[in-house]
Amino acid sequence: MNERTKPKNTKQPLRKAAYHHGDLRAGLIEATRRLVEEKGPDGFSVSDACRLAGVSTAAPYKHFNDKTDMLVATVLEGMGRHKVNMQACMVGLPSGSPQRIMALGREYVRFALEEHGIFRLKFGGFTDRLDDPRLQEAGESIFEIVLREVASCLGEEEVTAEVRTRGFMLWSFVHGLSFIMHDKKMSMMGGDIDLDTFLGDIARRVLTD
Amino acid sequence: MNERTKPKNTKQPLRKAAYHHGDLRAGLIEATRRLVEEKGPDGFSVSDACRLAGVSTAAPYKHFNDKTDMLVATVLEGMGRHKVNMQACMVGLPSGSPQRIMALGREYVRFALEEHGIFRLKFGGFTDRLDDPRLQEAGESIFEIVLREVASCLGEEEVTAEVRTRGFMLWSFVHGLSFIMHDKKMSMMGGDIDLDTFLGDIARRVLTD
DNA sequence: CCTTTAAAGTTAGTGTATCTAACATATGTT
DNA sequence: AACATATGTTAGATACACTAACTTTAAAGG
Repeated sequence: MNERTKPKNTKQPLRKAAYHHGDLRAGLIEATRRLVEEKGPDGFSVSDACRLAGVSTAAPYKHFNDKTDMLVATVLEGMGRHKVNMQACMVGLPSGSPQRIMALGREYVRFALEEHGIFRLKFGGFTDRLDDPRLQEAGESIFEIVLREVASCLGEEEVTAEVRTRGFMLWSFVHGLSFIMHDKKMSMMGGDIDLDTFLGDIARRVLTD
Repeated sequence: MNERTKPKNTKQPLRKAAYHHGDLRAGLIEATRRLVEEKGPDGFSVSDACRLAGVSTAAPYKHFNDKTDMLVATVLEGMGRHKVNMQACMVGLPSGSPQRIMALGREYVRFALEEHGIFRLKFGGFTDRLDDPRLQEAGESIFEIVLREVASCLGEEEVTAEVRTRGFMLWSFVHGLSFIMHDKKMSMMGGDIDLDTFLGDIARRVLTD
């Protein structure tokens, strides 16, 4: 089993009890992550995060401008892990092989399902701040991992226009699949089809021709 | 141009001023729709809807259980129009032709972009109530429109397992595309590719073999 | 090592949101 | 006309986001 970056759900109290917390910023991000996962992006409150981190409700504002800023920071942390996982899931697989593409797809879906709170937070959790350059950069940086693999799989040296198109197709598909799967609508398919078969089918259709 | 169901943005005040509103339930749904479109699902407040509808902040609770119930009702109204549009967008196109599939895809994306508030509300606007049978039924009923066309396009009489798989692929793809396009990430493709070409390419890849 | 300064907490308070309770007014039935 | 019910109101309880003013701790310089 590949070692992937997990959010550590270790200790409950989440802090030491001292006037200064040590790293409250990180503590609040972790609290936010947990709560968003538990109650969803709606239903999250700064107050809850404070209770979980064991600080007063005014404390966050020394580290974040407002609630949305806190959510953005939490999304960025999640995307960081997501990126690491996307890279890690391919190690050992022969370069230029479709298996690497499939591994990426599997990992994308896994993250979307397993950390669905963060996933939803990223895509539609807040309406303002969508233009935050840190978010855009994080997204593109992950997409580039896919593009490199697609290029390599198509036998291209660089990321050509064709590579971008195919990569975009794959991303759209896997992204949509992630959303739909979570709403249990996989049952619409009859339920007898397995994810790997499905991903393989898609990779073949998009990468050939 | 096909007559499609539009949300009517006619008069500003949205009501007459009388103790009894006439149809406050519909009025609140319309107000909610507008506000969700304007400020996003986050950023929507019942109070705002009341102000827009011109009633007191307690009035909604005679028609809806709570805020989420109001949002669900608004989503259902939107999905109703979405369904009508999906059916309307195919009229005149030869039955069993891929053009009908493409029309469906175009219409799906159009709705997702043009009524992006409702779209996002449906997919991740609220964490509880995801199991509301009305939502599930509305979703399936729209998916069945797609399935019928896919069957017809593949020359099948009924909705076979194969038809479900292909339909599911198409839906995943178009759904993901809708999300990604809104975040302007279409620019990732170089920007020179047009939606119709893209949809056609996808339809071909998914429906052949 | 002591003093000063800035960082990172606190409590208290404001304004607004959701939702409930008690009350008021219209509507429709007999 | 009288009554019941549907549909609105005002007033208030509780919770949340955020700010201001104060306090404690850590860090830096002489």
